[in-house]
Amino acid sequence: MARSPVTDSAYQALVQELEHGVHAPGARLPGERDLAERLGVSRVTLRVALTTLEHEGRLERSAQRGWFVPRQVIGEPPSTLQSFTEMARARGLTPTAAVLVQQVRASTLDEADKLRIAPSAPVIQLDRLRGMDGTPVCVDTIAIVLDRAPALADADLTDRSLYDELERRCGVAIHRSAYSVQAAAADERLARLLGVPVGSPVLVGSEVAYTTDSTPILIGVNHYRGDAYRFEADLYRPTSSA
Amino acid sequence: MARSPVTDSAYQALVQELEHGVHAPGARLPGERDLAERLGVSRVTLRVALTTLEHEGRLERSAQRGWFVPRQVIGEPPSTLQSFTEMARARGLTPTAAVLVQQVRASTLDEADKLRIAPSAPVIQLDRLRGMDGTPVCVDTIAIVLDRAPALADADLTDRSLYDELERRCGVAIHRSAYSVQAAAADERLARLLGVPVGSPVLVGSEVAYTTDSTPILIGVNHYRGDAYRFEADLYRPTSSA
DNA sequence: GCATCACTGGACTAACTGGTCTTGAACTCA
DNA sequence: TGAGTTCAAGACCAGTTAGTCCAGTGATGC
Repeated sequence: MARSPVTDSAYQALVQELEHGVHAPGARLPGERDLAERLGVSRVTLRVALTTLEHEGRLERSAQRGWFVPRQVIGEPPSTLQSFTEMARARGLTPTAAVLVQQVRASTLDEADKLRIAPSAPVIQLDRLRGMDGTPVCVDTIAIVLDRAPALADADLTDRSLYDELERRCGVAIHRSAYSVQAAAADERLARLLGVPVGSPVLVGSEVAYTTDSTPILIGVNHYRGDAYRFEADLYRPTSSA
Repeated sequence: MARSPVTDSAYQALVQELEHGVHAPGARLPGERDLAERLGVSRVTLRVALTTLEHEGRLERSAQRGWFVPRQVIGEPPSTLQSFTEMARARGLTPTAAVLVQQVRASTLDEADKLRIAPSAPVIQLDRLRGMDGTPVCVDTIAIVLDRAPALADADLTDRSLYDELERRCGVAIHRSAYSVQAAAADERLARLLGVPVGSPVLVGSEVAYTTDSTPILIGVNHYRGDAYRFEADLYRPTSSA
């Protein structure tokens, strides 16, 4: 991969050292100046070789600190809020979304409370059947505060990511979601939509999503096929406190 | 807000912990020297990150005493890792735990992988039936790395909090847990233990728990009655910087 | 009430790091 | 010959580190 002969020899020498375990995983390499001298090349040349190794994932750079040998056990997946669409794409599947209901209606007392709006203030009701690669996986029931996302009232949300559209059309970015999940049995309607027997286990996720400034923007309930979805999160234990 | 990469990573790590409620409001953070070591940065760098957080009002400094989390937090309680015992007590119920199985055995390949130990290295297998106020609620199946908690091999864990005993007897504090939940149907054994019909929905939680230094210490699978448990978490959406 | 002592953040230094840029020597090739 | 490329050498910069020393805090024991 290295271009010129000198660069290549430096590259090869480094590969040698790495493969022979001269540098332990996680360890810092000697400074560029030392390395360059030891390999008999200039720093510029050395850096080309190092950069190549970085692109190959065999080294990691950290500015003002040094070059590090990657640990073979890489970090744990952070607990992040992933939209259905992102989740599907991360798995290499095609997300779909069929709109079942999309209308503006008055909010219920409970919704108004959670969304911090006036009771019966208008919300967009959005029910969708979500699928991956054509297989129905989830039924979403969402209520969005109309005032905070007016452009969504009559947008076509078929096969689209709600989070994306929220950001693109309304400039609203979701930052945090209070999520709770529960196991339940599929009722008749749900069973029909998801294509499972009545009484099958489903994972019911309830969410209240907030923007960066902690304004609640939507509440949603997701009914996932029990065998098609797993909810993942990192939980931190508080330090012993009062 | 932090400019340089290392400072920024320290800053982000601290924000993570704060948002996840690792440090309770009003609580003192670990000393700068400890924190710096845990985050893998120097004290000077750490202090830059801490100062940024102070300017943002997310931390308060007190010279010669330490760093404190401001009390005025208004938002919803963050999602924290709560042991079954803590959860029950928070609800004013009495937690119970009947030991079904407690033995040392060789780890499976999968377990060894997740726990970062040698395959067939010894683990403590611990199965318990958890209840609240006498009602069975959950069946726990846990594998603990024997080497990291030897005192637990023959401890009596009836009606006791595993997390507490881990800390008290082994000096091992759980700091983070990678949790995943899904819905399933109760098989015959589970149904009998939980006192529900076969096929009832159960919430299956799988956990890998880590200590402060990111060493995995145990993996556990919890089977909750679907109608008796709800899993709650706050999810954060990664800042759309990258 | 007092002295002690471990620990805390505060402040500062010297050395080192990679990032960037400039200059010039050595070489290749039309 | 002359243009273009490769590489070496060096200087400078801002970020980072390890270390030292200090003064204030708070718990302990007398």
